[in-house]
Amino acid sequence: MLKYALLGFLNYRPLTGYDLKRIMDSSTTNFWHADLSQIYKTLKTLETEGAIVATIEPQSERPDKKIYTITEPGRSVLEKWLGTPLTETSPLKEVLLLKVFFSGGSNSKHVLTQLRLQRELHQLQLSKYEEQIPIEMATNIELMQAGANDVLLWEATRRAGILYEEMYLRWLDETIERIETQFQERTC
Amino acid sequence: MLKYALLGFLNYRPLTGYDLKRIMDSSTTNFWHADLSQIYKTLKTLETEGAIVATIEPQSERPDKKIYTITEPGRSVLEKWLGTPLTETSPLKEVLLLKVFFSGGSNSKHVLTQLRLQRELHQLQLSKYEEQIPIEMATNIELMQAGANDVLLWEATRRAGILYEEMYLRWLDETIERIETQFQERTC
DNA sequence: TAGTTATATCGGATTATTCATATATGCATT
DNA sequence: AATGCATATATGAATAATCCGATATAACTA
Repeated sequence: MLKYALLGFLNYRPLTGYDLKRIMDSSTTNFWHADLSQIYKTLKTLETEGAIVATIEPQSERPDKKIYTITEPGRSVLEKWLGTPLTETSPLKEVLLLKVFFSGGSNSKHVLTQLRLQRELHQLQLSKYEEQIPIEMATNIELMQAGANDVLLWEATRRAGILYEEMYLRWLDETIERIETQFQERTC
Repeated sequence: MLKYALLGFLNYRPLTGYDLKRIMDSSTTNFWHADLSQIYKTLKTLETEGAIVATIEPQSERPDKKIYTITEPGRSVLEKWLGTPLTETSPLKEVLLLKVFFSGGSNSKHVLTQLRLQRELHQLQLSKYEEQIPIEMATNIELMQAGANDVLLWEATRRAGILYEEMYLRWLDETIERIETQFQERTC
């Protein structure tokens, strides 16, 4: 899947692996993130597949830059992926829910600690969406020379993040309260 | 992470790999799922680590059953994991959002198709939560001999799924509408 | 009688993820 | 002056997850 993300970015302009990491960190991280070494590996695969080509720009002081450009075959790979509808929903992997699920026996008190901590983290995440991201997005708009369509869709993904965090906080509050009242009943 | 899920189930009672798959499919799938071969591989790792032991139950007609039982070291591995709070939120991987993000250029019409299809899928998912899962949960409660604490927490994870699906549907409706109006403005 | 579902386990190949390493600059802090 | 930390750039190794399928057999269904 990462390969399509990389092609998606390279479809706007040529970039290095390092660039891609930075741009992902300021745009798609909240619904798709990747490690640097993973990006480099995927770029190598894409190169051998002929979807991108590398130009080496020698630098005296730093490691040489490898600038990747999307090819015509690469463009059609991307187009094909974009045009193929998903027949399933993206599966979730939520560690917190796993923990909650298995905390019935012994660790009933620990759950509350965990939930309260996650509440803080999600609160933080939500405020990030509201402050930091618009600025980053402005940078990206310039960098990628985005049009009205791009901006609309990018905003839609940001909105998804906000709704997700709000939903999560609501669930946390609800759950914390329920657990607290059950515990009070128990000790009475 | 899967190893903790498996330990979590085996903490209730001894089970085979096949059992584990079925129980996961009727309880944690929506926030943690795994493939059968992955389960078998993880069980093997857990066995070499000494967290579980296998008893082979010969069967004449079928392949022999390998029943796994959690050990004392295994129990403390699980306890330790449950007691260690998460310092981060679980990262999301949402393919649909990736597609939306990169559909600005050419495929602006395809996006709507994709969003409408996902709407159907999530609608289905939501109705599953409301009908099927309570029955499955009742089976699990019996099977795992769950107490009041277990049930409360299991319900909490189910509730998370419902809220998630409702949120997703709201986002889809909102986004579909926004894109539609932008397209109408464009063609006028 | 052919096809599907259920029971039961495992191997191999491919991808993904995390952690560590290399190298060189500049900036801030002690 | 020395130390550490952030920036810039890339790669390797180890572990984890996923996908695809092989192997058995029995029972049910079309």
